[in-house]
Amino acid sequence: MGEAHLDDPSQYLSDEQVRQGIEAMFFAYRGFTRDPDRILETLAYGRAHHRAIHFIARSPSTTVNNLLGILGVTKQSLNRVLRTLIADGLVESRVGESDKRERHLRLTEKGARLERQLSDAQRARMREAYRAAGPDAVAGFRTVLEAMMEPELRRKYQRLGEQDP
Amino acid sequence: MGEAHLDDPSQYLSDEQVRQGIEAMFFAYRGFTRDPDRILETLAYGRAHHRAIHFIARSPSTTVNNLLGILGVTKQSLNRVLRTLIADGLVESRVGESDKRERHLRLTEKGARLERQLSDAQRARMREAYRAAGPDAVAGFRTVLEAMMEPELRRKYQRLGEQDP
DNA sequence: TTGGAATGTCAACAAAGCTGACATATTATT
DNA sequence: AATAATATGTCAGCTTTGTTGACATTCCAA
Repeated sequence: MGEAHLDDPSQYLSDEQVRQGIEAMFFAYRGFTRDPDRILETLAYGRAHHRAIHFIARSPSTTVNNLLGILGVTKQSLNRVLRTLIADGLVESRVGESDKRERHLRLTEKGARLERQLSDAQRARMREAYRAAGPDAVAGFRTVLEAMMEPELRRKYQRLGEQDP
Repeated sequence: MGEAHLDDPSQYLSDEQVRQGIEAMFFAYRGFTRDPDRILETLAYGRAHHRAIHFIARSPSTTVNNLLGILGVTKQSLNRVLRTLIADGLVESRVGESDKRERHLRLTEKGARLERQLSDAQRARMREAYRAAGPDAVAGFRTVLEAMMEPELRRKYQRLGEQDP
């Protein structure tokens, strides 16, 4: 009764279907951040610290400016986070060799340990979701997410994926 | 050269593939909120207002408590948002008929207009992403997102989807 | 009639974003 | 050599949105 849309692929662009996708993003994002949030809470860090740690781990020796472009925040906001991470010995900042204005960031051993802990927790949930959904669903998931990104961020995202395959 | 993983479905659970999915969620969520954020900015509202408006529109006559369960914030935080929305004439709060402790929330005509404006903007991007990705990808997208949700939120999400198909 | 549930509100605080202004190196350009 | 532009850091102040804790009101239900 009135549920033909569930099996009718021609309806997948209907307002109702799109709206359900919007709600799915909202609810899924909560699950996405939950496990690392729990760990961060015990350390007096927040999501902003997690993001910085993640992308420094991902692109070792990245500069502050590059990180700003990926995170999409102001330098003041990022600086506050980096300052605490450096003070706590999780991140190391080195003056650039060719261009001495730049600071190159990398995780210390301690920072790498926390990164692994956060990453393991977040990946565990993701992997379980992937496993439950299967490879075809995962491919579709990635395709739709890429299509949702701003073009500029999509390029950055793709560059990250290429650098260590 | 070292890109076999791209075509090898048995690799879809590898750390690297899962990590790319994590980054895809991060970047896509920015695109997801961008268009409504732009509109809200001009009105001195934020994402919290959008979320309240969205779910009140979705479940007219919902109670404050029900909304709290969906949004996952404290009543104090929600109350601050609702107060401004009520003061600005976007939301109406009615004492419950059977249980007079409850407040039932609904959008006013003005609130419904803003909801449509926000919703249209957000759906436009989603629909374009859906269209570009195709129905199979969209099905996979939804499957993976559902698998990522906390079970309790997944139930709430599914109930929302069923109520007006 | 009393306990607990649903709601509202006050105060205080924190995380994490923002703008604007300014300082300091360093590099690039003219 | 002088000047402009870049990369970074920092200070101050503001906003949004979350948090706790305390307390009052209303009212359902045992």
